[in-house]
Amino acid sequence: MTPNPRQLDLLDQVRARGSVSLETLAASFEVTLQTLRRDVKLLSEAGLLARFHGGVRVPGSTTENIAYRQRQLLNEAAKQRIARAIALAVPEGCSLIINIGTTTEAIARELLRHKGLRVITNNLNVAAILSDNADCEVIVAGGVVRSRDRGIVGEATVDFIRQFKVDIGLIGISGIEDDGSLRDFDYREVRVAQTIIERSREVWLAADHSKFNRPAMVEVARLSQVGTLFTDAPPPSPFPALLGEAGVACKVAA
Amino acid sequence: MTPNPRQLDLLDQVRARGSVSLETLAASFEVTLQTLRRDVKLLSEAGLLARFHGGVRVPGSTTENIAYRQRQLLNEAAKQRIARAIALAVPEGCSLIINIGTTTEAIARELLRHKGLRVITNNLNVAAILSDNADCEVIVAGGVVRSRDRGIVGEATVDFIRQFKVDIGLIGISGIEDDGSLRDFDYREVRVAQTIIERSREVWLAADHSKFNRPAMVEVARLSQVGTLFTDAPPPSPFPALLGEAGVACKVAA
DNA sequence: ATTAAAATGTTCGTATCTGTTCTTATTTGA
DNA sequence: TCAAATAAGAACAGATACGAACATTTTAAT
Repeated sequence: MTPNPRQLDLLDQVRARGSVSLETLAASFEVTLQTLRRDVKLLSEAGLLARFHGGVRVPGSTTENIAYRQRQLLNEAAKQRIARAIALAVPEGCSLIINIGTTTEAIARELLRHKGLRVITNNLNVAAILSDNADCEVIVAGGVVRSRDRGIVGEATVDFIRQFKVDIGLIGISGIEDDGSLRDFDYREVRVAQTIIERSREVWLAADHSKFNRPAMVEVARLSQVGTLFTDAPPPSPFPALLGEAGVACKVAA
Repeated sequence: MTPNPRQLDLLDQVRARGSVSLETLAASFEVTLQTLRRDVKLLSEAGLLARFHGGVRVPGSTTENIAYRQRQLLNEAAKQRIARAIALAVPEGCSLIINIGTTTEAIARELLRHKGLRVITNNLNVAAILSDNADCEVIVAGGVVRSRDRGIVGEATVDFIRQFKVDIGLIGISGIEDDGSLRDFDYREVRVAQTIIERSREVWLAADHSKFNRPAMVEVARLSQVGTLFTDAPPPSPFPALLGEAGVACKVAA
């Protein structure tokens, strides 16, 4: 994208004033609202502006944070059902690695009453939630904190996790494609997820129904590396066949 | 959903004042209560606010360690003054290590508007607070999470921190004794604090007046290892002399 | 000069936001 | 415990903002 002078001016104005109404901007550039909306659409899709009903604002982590919290609410009931099913299947006293994701945070909440767990995570929220469980040893991986979702990623994180070997690796992902690949958006998080898979005797995948056929850029792993898939609705075709071939057990939470 | 400026303002007001009634907020924004309730509903569902009958307050997990929260309120004004003084002294764009403690959390809050910081911490709360600053690289040390205060301690933490060397090490402690020793209660945290001192070009100590002559078990360091002491009231005798001997600058926050 | 492509303006159906009114919960004091 | 007072929430209506489709103008290249 190459912004034109007006769009650059627009960014300046917004940055100078924090937030501006579209009306004001349209008047200041002497264009119609519709034209201005097109500019705003481009700039906000590029992440240079955050928009709200009636105007725009400089993007900030508060807004990103809210976006994440909203995502957390998406399919909340489904996530909680999956989380509960997983918590039921996790035996007391075992060791786990839990990665980034809104579903895995729900799992952490369901694990608050388990006894004698040892949990390793690269998710600050999971660590904070589980630190309330006095009978759970929480180990947080070191590394750079991503402000969007408070995930910890990077080379240092991978090295840290490599020190361990646990009973169960719990991973959440962005999408499962019909070629049997598990995918995510951020390659740094993918590196972490791969390490988790490598260091777990058993891999459990948490994915609600919206994840099937959802495209995402980077390949995390193949379905065949997964032991059990926890989901909230029977997977659509051709996934049942794929799961069968790959030897993945599938548990659908009622 | 994308939050509008009023909703962000609302968050600021609540964060600044701890808790506010809906009436007050509605009056301050000149909207009806109903509109305000809609904002509050969204923000609290996103976990950014906690509401009670008649108003809202900053969120905090109810299962959270209450003793620790109470300690956090202890000498709160003093801590905030110290925190502000330290934040003023921290130059933009520098690298820091921040350790465990309620004072250091206050410092983190005061650093939210700094630009270009690189912060390493073994405190989950500090990491969570600073991850809201989009212009700050937060690195969290790996290790075992202590549920009492969400501090990260242990051998792995020490090893992790040893990788770095930063401009300023910010440490808070439990007590300063009149033999010139800095002391704390948990030897594991002491090991971390010692490593921080070792890996910092300059050491700043944050300690409110209650810390002078307060006994604690484990020796962290000697006063002579400290560059600057930030406190809220002139230290009692014999500390002025001790500080002078040890070559420690002392800044009293008004 | 001609033409294609891009940018802008116009119109209109849809979605979102806000205030009003009324009913249902919750708190508080007797 | 009950009743009055206050807060919360649901439902509706009016105002405003949004986005899509199409028409028009401007720009750029041949």
